[in-house]
Amino acid sequence: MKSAMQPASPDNFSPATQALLDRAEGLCTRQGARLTQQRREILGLILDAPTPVGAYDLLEQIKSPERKPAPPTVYRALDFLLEHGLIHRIEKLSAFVACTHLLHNDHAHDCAHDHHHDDMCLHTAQFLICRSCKNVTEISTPAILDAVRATCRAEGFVIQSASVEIEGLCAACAQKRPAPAHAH
Amino acid sequence: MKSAMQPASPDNFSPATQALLDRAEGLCTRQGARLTQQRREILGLILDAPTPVGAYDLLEQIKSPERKPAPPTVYRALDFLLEHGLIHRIEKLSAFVACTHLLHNDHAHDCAHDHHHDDMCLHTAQFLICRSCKNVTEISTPAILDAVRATCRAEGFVIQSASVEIEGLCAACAQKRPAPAHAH
DNA sequence: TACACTATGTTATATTATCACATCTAGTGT
DNA sequence: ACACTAGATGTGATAATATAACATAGTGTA
Ligand SMILES: [Zn+2]
Ligand SMILES: [Zn+2]
Ligand SMILES: [Zn+2]
Ligand SMILES: [Zn+2]
Repeated sequence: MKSAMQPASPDNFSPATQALLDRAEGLCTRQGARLTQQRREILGLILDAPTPVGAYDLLEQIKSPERKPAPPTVYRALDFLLEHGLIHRIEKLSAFVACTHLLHNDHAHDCAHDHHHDDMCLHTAQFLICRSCKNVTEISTPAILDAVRATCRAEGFVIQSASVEIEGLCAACAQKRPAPAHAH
Repeated sequence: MKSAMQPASPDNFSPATQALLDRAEGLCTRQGARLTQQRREILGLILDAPTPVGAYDLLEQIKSPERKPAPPTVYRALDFLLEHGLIHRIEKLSAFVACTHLLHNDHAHDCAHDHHHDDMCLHTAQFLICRSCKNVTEISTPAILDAVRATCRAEGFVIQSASVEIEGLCAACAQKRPAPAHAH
């Protein structure tokens, strides 16, 4: 137990982020897993980032005068968070985002099923990736997932995970630039 | 000019593969692009591979006593082939497959539309990735694409590319290994 | 030929991710 | 308290994937 003292690392997250982290911790304990300080910090950084974060970005951010962690530290935390459905990896960006599902909604239970977040829900997600502002939005369209499931059923393919990554311009950016000129 | 002589590199592709390469060449010239010997060889290797191929695998394969190409050689060829819709990159595998669409079908025109392979068709694909036998199948399910388009329209998101990667067990492998006991 | 353009070669480096092994820590049972 | 165990972290090296920057060679055209 860590009384009222702050841990060694800063961990200066906003109350809102802290609330999300607490919620994530609850989900972990319910799964018999531990959201350690290290993992908590990584998840907090991902939550606070406006856009997906790369592993080495995180590595830089958790460095301090006292601690100089190496890549495995970050990757191990990321693996944990991925396995427990707290974050997703955006393949096209080699970067990570928090699962909006788990943290903002009521436990991701628009699954309609009862089974709580089994592998089917865990490893399946869909994203809109804006090439202009770099924002990534996790969407949960039943129609897409249903179409995927139907196709696989028809082929006899057993789904273990599925990801949909859609790149383009978000509504805001599409209005600003009608034609995609390459600006910087 | 090197007349009828075989090029320096072996290029020992089967007649079937050669036919596909010729077809790809036709597609390129129609687009005002050149399927050079180098690009042709890379595409041939990808076509002949039973499963997706990594860039460095290709690099090894095109090495010969005379030629020791470097990574950019391969990556430039891959970029060309990607831009012309002859291959796809499987993000989850960091590997490349030939577009079955373009080479096996009749010019990918089950798009139903008339526009011949514009960016919408070009940069959009769906794959079934078997974790057991490593086979990758490109599927073209209108239902999935339609669901994606509908979602984006609703959000005001302008699609530039979309990819769907589904991992699991193909029908053949799923039979061998009984389904992973769906505990409920 | 001279020119512009595309393609390729070459060297170095950037970026992302994992291995292997040592050490530490938290919980468990005695 | 003690030892034990499993999980978590530290550390150094390295693997795997991808690009930058600049030089050279080929290709088509005026
Ligand atoms: Zn999610
Ligand atoms: Zn945007
Ligand atoms: Zn295709
Ligand atoms: Zn299989």
